[in-house]
Amino acid sequence: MAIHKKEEFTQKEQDLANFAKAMAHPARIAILKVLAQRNECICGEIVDLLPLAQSTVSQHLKELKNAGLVTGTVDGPRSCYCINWKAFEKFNSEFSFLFANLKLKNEKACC
Amino acid sequence: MAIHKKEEFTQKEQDLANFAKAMAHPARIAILKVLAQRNECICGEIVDLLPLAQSTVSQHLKELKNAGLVTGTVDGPRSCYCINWKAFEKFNSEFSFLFANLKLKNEKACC
DNA sequence: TTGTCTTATCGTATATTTGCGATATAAGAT
DNA sequence: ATCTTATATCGCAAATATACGATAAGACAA
Repeated sequence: MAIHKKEEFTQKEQDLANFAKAMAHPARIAILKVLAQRNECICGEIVDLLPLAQSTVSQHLKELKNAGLVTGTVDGPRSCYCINWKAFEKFNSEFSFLFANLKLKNEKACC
Repeated sequence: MAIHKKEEFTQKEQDLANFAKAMAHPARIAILKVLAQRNECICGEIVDLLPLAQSTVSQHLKELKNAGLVTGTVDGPRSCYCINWKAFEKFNSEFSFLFANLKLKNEKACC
């Protein structure tokens, strides 16, 4: 890839793509699921629930954090993560805005 | 990466991740936007609207098709793409199912 | 047939992601 | 101070993704 051209698209397109990228791995989906099911901070535990090494899980958490999908605080020797619902709502609304003008003609499959 | 471990997660997790991966590039978001705005088959045109080479656009379309997000038919010397709304609805419902049990306590941000 | 137009595929270069072990860091316990 | 525990970060290897030019394939026109 000589140059990547991602920056040639609109900011909203890039934002949506970044959000999607953060969700584009089953491990991260699984992590979000765990965080979602218990609506509270989770410190360790996640590593035990996934078939991945601790360093790998930490990396996935970092990506989710960078994407803004989870928040995290350091609490002594432990870290504490939970879902950033605001970000999910923002994504949801942008997503539906993107396709807003077609919900009506939803059934018109042409090919 | 010695081995990828994606297959160690549940099918739903993999499906959601694959859907997200298909949307994880601004070019593909832009393509979907074009397909969505005109609710009909689009043949060429897409290449003209994107800052990418024809072969690159074709590749992105292929990925969207593989992910099931668009359908395509060959129509003589042209190809015809449009959005697969069914797939989007399926994703939407799985996505909201994933987070269903938290909509209530949405505001409980703990960290 | 030959040329033209449109789209797909191939080959290749480079960038990014994924994963792990090893190591660092930071707080609390002994 | 030293040990333990929990988590983050570094460094590396392998896999994937991104992008493009060149080329192939397929339909139609001349």
